[in-house]
Amino acid sequence: MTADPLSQVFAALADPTRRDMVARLCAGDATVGELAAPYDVSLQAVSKHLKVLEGAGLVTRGRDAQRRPVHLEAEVFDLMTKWIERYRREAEARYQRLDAVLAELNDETDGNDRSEQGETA
Amino acid sequence: MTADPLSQVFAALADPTRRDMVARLCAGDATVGELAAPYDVSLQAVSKHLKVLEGAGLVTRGRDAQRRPVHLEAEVFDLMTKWIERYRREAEARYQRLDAVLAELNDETDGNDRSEQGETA
DNA sequence: ATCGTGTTCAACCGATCGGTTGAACACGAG
DNA sequence: CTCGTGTTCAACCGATCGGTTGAACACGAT
Repeated sequence: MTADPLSQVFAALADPTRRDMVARLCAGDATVGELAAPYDVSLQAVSKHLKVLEGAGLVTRGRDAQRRPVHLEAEVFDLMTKWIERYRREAEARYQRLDAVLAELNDETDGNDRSEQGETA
Repeated sequence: MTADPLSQVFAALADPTRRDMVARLCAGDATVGELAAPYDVSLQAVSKHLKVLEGAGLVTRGRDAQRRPVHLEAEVFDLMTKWIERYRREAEARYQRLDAVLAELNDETDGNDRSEQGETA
């Protein structure tokens, strides 16, 4: 049930409604009712979505009388960004290395290429 | 069936096995068999995972005799990065604005609501 | 033509997902 | 206290997911 954090964040954002909620929470905190307004679904459904976002650490809930204002947490984004950037850069680097290799094949002078790659489980 | 691209990418990466495949594909193209080796699951399961990644545009398949080498596409990462960065920055900006707001504190008028929303399928 | 390897298709299974409805809880207002 | 609003819990439903197995297809080698 408790999936790894990265999976939870990705899964949470895999839903358009949830992504839109995050987008709107950027403008400021909101209550369940306020968040639910635009999406003709039940409040319970929105509450469930929030639980997913909360589980992923993307939002936190406050307390204001009987209201539970929802607050966006920017921190968790970094987790994703780190993962993405790491592999995107590597992939791009490899891609560019390809040009170098091709150029080298053309020149056919000498070989001083060190291709390293990191593998982490 | 055809969800929006962003949802597909996020969903594809929400699975640890699929994320690991992407990580390993950074080192270079691979066949289904090679990819499957570390994960004691059936080749068919890996093939399914690949189909999800392909559907999300994260990988493409080549052709080499009876083999179908898998190639990582770095481009799609940008789609995510853009989305993430946009809202992360906004959220952080808002967070820092909080100090200013607290200092000012009595004239909180709202004015701008920048939230794009599209499909509410 | 036959065999073997690599890959995919198809049907099925249990678990989870996004949604519903109905009842309950929390708490301020009258 | 009672009422009303905001929110959550619980049970249920159809669809999708990640996995399986078994059969089929694609193509090189013999």
